[in-house]
Amino acid sequence: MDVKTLCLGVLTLGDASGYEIRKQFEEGPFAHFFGASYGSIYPALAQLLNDGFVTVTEHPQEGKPDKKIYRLTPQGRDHFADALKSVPAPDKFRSETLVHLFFAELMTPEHLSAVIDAYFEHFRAMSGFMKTLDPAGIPPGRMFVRGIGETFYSTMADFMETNRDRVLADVAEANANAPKSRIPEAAE
Amino acid sequence: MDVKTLCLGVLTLGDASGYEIRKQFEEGPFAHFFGASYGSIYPALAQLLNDGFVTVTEHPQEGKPDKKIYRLTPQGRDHFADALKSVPAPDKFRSETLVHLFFAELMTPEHLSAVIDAYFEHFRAMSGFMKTLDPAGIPPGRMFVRGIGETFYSTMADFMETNRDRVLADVAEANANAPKSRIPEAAE
DNA sequence: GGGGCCATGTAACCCGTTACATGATTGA
DNA sequence: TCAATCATGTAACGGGTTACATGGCCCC
Repeated sequence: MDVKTLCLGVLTLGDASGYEIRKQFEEGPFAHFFGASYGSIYPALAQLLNDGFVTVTEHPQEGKPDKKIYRLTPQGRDHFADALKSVPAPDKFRSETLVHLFFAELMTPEHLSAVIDAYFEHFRAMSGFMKTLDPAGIPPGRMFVRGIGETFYSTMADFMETNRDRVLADVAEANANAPKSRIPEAAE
Repeated sequence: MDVKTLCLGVLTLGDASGYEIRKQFEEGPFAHFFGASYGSIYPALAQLLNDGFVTVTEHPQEGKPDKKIYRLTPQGRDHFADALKSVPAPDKFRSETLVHLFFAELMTPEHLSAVIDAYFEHFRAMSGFMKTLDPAGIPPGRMFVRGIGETFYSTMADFMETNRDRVLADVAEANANAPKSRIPEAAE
């Protein structure tokens, strides 16, 4: 699923400008499971216009470029509905924090604890934020996704909190028992 | 963190060929939080060799290209340890399934349930797989990451299982109450 | 005064994936 | 017989990010 299709999806929720769409990908609900920046959104919108999937209305403004509000056409809506008929591609997850943690024994204790604490703090903040969200008027699909997010963030925060001290101790102990660097001796 | 650095990390666990490294990214532990294919691994290895971070030993084979076993040099190890001193970049997560679910009301009930069931099944399988893993000899950092994975997969599987029927019903009801397509009427 | 937000857009670049090229061996 | 696994590597392509270009307004 590319940015073009996703823009269509965002426009399903209401008319918007490129700037506003980007905010959806940065602060809005999509930020949690998708990303897109200006460099991909503006060209995508231009193409969608060309494809007849959206229309524009220019709202003149002073001191700023004219605001261009995009609106979905019926064809655009159909096209998006068609895209939803596909089998979704597998999730993609990439975490530098987890590679750090995977190699915890190669890190200094200070940095290791800092990384874990930052990870915890991130999840805690996200989990807290989710709880502030008002469920009023949110359709069931969106509420389901929200529930997934809430569960995910709070579970991760809990995990970090309850395991933090133990890992730190275990890593320290492991390093005490097997000091110095050990260049792997592979079976020849 | 790029593929080059990650290869260094994999070689920390023992000597390996490009082919074996890729397997780590496809089936091994890294598959869960990082990805890399031949097209990025082989060039990365060539560069690493050039940088003096690894050495190669060619093992002639019949019928196949010579197997090239890469080994970390002390500089390579240092370079990797240095990389771990950085502040890890935020996690990147991209889920087409969640965008599908977000727009559940635009999907057919059949496809929606199929998508949810496939998602559940994926998490269930992953969670089950994690439980088969032997903890013997695994250092604490890796065990911590494994714990995160186990927790994540089982939590997600549980969530899907317990909420599946309710969402399906809620979405169906929402669509019954607000039938037909509604082109968004934005405030002008 | 300075930083941040509003607002659009382009161009260069980067990193990685996909597909291709080659080919033997093993197991279903 | 056909698919998969082993095994290395390249080239084309693609999609998205970063940085640049422009500039006024508003709040601290």
